[in-house]
Amino acid sequence: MSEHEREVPAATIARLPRYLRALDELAGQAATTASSEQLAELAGVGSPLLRRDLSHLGSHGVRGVGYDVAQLREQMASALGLAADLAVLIIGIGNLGHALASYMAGGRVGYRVAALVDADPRVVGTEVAGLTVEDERDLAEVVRRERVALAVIATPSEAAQQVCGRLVDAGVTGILTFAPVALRVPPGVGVRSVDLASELQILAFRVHGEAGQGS
Amino acid sequence: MSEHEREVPAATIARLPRYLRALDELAGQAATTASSEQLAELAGVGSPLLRRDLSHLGSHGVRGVGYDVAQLREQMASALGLAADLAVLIIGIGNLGHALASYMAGGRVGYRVAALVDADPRVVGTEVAGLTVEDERDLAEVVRRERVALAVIATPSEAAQQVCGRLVDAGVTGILTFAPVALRVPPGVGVRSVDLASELQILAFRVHGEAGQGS
DNA sequence: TAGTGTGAACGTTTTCACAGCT
DNA sequence: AGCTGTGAAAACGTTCACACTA
Repeated sequence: MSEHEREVPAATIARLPRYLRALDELAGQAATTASSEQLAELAGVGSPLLRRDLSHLGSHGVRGVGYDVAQLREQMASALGLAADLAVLIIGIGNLGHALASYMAGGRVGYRVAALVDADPRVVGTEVAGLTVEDERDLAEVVRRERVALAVIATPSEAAQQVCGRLVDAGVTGILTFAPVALRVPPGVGVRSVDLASELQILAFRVHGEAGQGS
Repeated sequence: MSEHEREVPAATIARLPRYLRALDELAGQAATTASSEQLAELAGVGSPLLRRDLSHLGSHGVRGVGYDVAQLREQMASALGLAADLAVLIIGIGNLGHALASYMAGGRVGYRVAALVDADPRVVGTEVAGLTVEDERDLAEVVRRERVALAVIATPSEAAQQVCGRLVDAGVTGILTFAPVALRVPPGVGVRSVDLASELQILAFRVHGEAGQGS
């Protein structure tokens, strides 16, 4: 019994959500079957890449026909672990955190916004997106109570590393941060970072010295 | 005269903003010089990678000493084209667009939020982050007036492709989208996409089947 | 016929290791 | 003595092209 059942490349995993959305769109159009070409088109990738990605999931399409939309959707959702319906906590309910709470509460699958937390006494106790903002000092307790697996950091940069450490200590294993600092986490904890300023700067690069294509 | 002056790899460009921030942090601590090790630590990358990246910019550190913080910062800012102070337009002033406007108006270098645009008559005319929201039908005019180079799409998904096309037609060459759809753009236009739901799904992946490290 | 699954080629990105400069 | 800059190698990711199959 070898231990390397699934060795799905990180780059592939990062594309699965797009494929999933493409499948949802096709399902909404009452399509029962789809070719790699169609799916790739919707997902914005080349069809060989999509086929390669699906093959990593041990996919079984039908040659000459394509993939069964419903079945593939199921398979992908399970690969992504969406059945779990993970509890997500948002910490830092300022402008951005507030918007994220509303935006995400609007019911995508695979997770649910379970708690909101802030350090500002003026914010604590207010209601946002149907949830009452709790005190940041109770962070560990909230994480335990809601069995929080994923956290979104929308605090000021200065607080991010401190908050991150406390989240990890409390048992959170996935962190999405909007603070523009490199977070230090122990192995076993996933971090993804979204940095608006950086994204614009990267876009700016191509502007000043002529352009090319970009993703 | 060969035309290939700078052939900076895309992966390197994507890291420059992080380096720039690391430099700013060091500058704030009154450091005049920094080693690749220190910079790499702050930026959250390995030091060989940082050195390689800087070498693509034709960097000149001092052996045995390190890099001059102020000079490198200057060099990097100019490589990124931050001097230009590009005009950014945000389209779609809902929850998210509103937050982005406030968040970004707070003065990072390299760009400035020059205009806000929305399709909803109830939003048009309101003031957000010191700017009056303009009518989406005047999009092309606004782009011309403010010489908009970069646009942020925060509209509903359904509107994104349509809006994207109009932005490109109006002359925008860089687009940052929050809508979870693959945008089609002509060559020469850069697109970067930030998708909150996807990020969480990607994080969820490692949760259900044990973990590893992740960036 | 139409479309998957994949070996092999390719290109890119990262790491290693160390020569060379100050 | 210390740290940069970079050749050479390894790892990774993508594309190509086509054998195979329903």
